[in-house]
Amino acid sequence: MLTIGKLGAQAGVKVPTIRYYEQIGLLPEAGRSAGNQRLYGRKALERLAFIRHARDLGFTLEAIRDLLSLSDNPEQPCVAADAIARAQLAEVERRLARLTALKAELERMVVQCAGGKIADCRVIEVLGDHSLCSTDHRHPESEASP
Amino acid sequence: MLTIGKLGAQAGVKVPTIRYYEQIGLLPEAGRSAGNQRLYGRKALERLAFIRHARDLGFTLEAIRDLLSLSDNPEQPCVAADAIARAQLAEVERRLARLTALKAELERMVVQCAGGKIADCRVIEVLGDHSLCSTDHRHPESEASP
DNA sequence: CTAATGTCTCTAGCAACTATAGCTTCAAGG
DNA sequence: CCTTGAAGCTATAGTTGCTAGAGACATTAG
Repeated sequence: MLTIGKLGAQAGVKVPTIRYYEQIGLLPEAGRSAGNQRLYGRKALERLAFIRHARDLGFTLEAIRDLLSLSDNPEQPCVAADAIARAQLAEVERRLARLTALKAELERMVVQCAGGKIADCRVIEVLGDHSLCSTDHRHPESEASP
Repeated sequence: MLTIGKLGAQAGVKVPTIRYYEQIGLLPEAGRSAGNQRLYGRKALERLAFIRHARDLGFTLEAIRDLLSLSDNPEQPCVAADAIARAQLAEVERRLARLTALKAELERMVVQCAGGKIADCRVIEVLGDHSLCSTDHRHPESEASP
């Protein structure tokens, strides 16, 4: 039996994250020791590793919830899982396209910056005027921050 | 003079977002009409367009705050702005690399799904076992959700 | 003049965690 | 056996960048 700390170390997931997953119902409520500490077995480790891996591949927790409920019913057909994966692939491709355009634009900005005064800075200038851009990297409904 | 709605329409930013930017100090407090409605001039429009454009390019609000304070002091040298842009470029490149790996992995998963039962589904299987992966798309601190 | 639209403030919510505070429990060393 | 320090517990609040809702006032078109 693993304590929450060992489980986290083995799966590569932080302790508070595990408790969070339990809270939102992605992990079942863990059994407790005499002193009220959570204890986990092999099944919990597998489930957590599954979640971790899917998160690494960019699946949302909602998608993971669906995938888990699929894998909990192994007799059902596989199309649903396939559809989730395909949707995720499409999303990744969209973001890839967008990031590629952003990269080109940022490179242009950075290269053109001559290192003088702010008043002449291409970075500031380009940010202030979209028409100086070569690609139309506009508003494809949000695709930003880390 | 523009009302907040017109300003938003011209800059391509939603009205609550403008109020939010004011609240967190990215935009100065707007002057008010007799009836307490915000009124904006050309400068506010330019500033908001700047923010919008930088957001489109993936800069965080913190980075934008810095860029704005730089652009408010046009006599200063340009290195700081250049550094922020380069950092953003580096970030975009990191995410691009990661997404490219994810795409390859997802394609492998999807292609191998034979459309049978969940029990044999590659999607589920691969998610449950990272060693089935070809690339090491692991934990480069978070690269997920839309 | 009224009705519709726009704006105001304030609060709460989203994802997916992360951090803090103030406890209790556990494992190891002396 | 006892103490000490790490690890665990709960509960709450914070993060980023908005978005949505409620309920009240302002403005404008017909």
